[in-house]
Amino acid sequence: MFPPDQPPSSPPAPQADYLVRLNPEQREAVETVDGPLLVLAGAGTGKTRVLTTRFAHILMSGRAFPNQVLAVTFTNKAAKEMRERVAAILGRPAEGLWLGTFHALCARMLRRHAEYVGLTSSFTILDTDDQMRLLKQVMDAGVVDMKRWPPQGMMAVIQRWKDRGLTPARITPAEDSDYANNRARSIYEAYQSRLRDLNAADFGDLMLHMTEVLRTQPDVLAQYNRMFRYVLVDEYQDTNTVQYLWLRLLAQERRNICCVGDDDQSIYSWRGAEVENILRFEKDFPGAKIVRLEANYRSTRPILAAAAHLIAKNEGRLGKTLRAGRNDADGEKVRVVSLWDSEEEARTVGERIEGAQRKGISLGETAILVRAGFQTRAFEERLITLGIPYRVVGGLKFYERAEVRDAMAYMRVLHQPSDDLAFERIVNTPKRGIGDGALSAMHTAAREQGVPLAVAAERLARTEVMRARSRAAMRELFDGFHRWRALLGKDGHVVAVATMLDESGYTEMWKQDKSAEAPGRLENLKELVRAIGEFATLEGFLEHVALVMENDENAAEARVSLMTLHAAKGLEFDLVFLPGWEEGLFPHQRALDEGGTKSLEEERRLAYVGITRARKMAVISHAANRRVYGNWSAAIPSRFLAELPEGEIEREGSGASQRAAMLGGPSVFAGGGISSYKPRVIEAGAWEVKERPARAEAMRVGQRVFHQKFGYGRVTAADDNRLEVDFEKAGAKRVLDSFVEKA
DNA sequence: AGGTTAGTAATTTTT
DNA sequence: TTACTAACCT
Repeated sequence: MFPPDQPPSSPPAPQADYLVRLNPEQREAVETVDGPLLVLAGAGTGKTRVLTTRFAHILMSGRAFPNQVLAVTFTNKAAKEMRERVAAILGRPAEGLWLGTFHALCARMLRRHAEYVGLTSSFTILDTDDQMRLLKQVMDAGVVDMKRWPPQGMMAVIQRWKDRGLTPARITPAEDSDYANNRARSIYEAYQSRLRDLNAADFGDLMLHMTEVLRTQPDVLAQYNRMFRYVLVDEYQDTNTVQYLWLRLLAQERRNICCVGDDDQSIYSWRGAEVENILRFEKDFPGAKIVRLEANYRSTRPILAAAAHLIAKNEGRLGKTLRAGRNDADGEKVRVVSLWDSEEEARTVGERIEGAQRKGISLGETAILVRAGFQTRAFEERLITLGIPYRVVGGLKFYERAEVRDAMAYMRVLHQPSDDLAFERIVNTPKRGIGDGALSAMHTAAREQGVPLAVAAERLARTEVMRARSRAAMRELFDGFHRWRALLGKDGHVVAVATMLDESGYTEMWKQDKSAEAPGRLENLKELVRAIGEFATLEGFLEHVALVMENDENAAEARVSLMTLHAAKGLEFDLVFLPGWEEGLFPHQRALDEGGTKSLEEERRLAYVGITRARKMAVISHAANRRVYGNWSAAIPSRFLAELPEGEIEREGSGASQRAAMLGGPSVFAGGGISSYKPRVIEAGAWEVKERPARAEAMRVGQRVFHQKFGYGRVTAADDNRLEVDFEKAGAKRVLDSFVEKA
């Protein structure tokens, strides 16, 4: 289970040509191998290069075997990239590495020590849907008024506790929450005990349980301490308390821990991340060395200057100054564009994208980064109208789609019949006539007999208790599962799953569905079955999906990327649009209301992250009027606009709003934030008032039409005012005739 | 059991 | 405005 203590004794003398390509500070970060090291890596300073080179260097200098290095990232993407780049330096596939996300590594460890926390090694990892359903069950059983105390709130409390490494037993009265009349802790306790009954762990548990094992089992800890000679950590500023504890335990003996991060890019405090972890590093690891990477190889000088000037307004930074590392760093000033309303903003962005495209900037190197998800819609509509291809990053991911989750639940039941939550999900999908009544009967039986839900259900289905119709359907389902399980051994997991999805009636359900999304869903199911084939076993596939909720997009066509600022961290583009810089939206009202200065500073870091995504050009904009939930509101320019260095930016746009942008911030207005605004007052002359499409004549089949969101299409069916339209870009949709006009 | 309708709430989301 | 949920009807 554990590798030998001794590292390879006489390694071949490495030709360290990989070191030559580093600048002095990077090289120092790579070559300071022993003892604690903090690498403060500003945006675009070659952080990943340092991390991967350091990893390779440790191996090539013979300091450790591949399996004696622990390398931790936050995202699967980062882990994958590191693995590939280490392999590239080594010149061979990097195998047997402890390289992965916090959660994947914890899952791997926890499977070996699950018994210490009351699980078996085959525990299932729950997705967010499962978690919520389980918590609701627990709260329901505890007679909590879920109207007054929404389960989401309770879930947030539980997750924060888990982020802090607090098992129910470790919560002191002082740390208890007053949620649901001081019952938070007991609900948490009940939830954890239900998870244990189900032999399941949620995401937070992977970290929490493994840390608990290390805390309470000295022999296990000693094994890992002996094994891991070096520890590498990416994005250290985003670690939460339990991750910090886990790292400290694993690195405590040899103290060869290298954390790479950037306090200026800490934007996940609301998810439990503690910037303090990085700010405190020297205290935690006395004698730690700190290396700063400040040479930026990504952006032009004005972009860097704007970002640096902005972030300098934050207090309590470790302090870093980005300097342009490129020889060709001169570039255009950062644009700050003032606009009348959000529609003009979308139009302007669209036009500028087209203009830039003509100048040779690829759509694939263009991004629109927004503060909140709903903002993407206005841009989507505009891009559709202009026929510019785009992709929304971070929307519903492949594995989060309902049909994929359903299919996954079928597979989970197939693999492990005791997976109650998965069974509950599919027992009546497609409809088998199982309602609340039948379901609660199953639950009661399962509890009384002490067997999994599926077993109890099958017993019920074979007796007379259940209604005849549902009984027949249930029996068919269980006969199916027996058949498919036999198939699993005989024809392999791909055939078994494909057969299961067909014979259970699941694919048929979507074939019968007449909605516009149904064909896409069937496509997704096909894609899912194809993906299973890439794994040797069904089990392996399930583990992968539980931990890797990512979709490998076929990025063949160059598309404009639309995403939130959070989703953009770690990415870079030639041309970046940063719209919606308005008080209340960015910085967001919620951050202003709830977290005071700390939150405001995090918003500022978000702005910093946004600007530093740009290689050649950044266009920041704000609108004077914005539609919020259907009605228009007046908006004040973001205070961040006033924090940009005048010399490095160029202001454009209409007079009044521009002046306001220069003053910046809410200080000149009483109250601040988005105030109420009368929707119909539109300044004469400036903007043509759009006419409502006349409802005069009915649309006929075959009519070519235009839709604000979906663009151009042709009517394929018409039923009074309901139309079915086959859109050129967006596919078949059902729309009301009042939303389209004749083209 | 299942579909319909009224009411309500609405950042950010690496795993 | 939309999307989701919880009562409500058939």
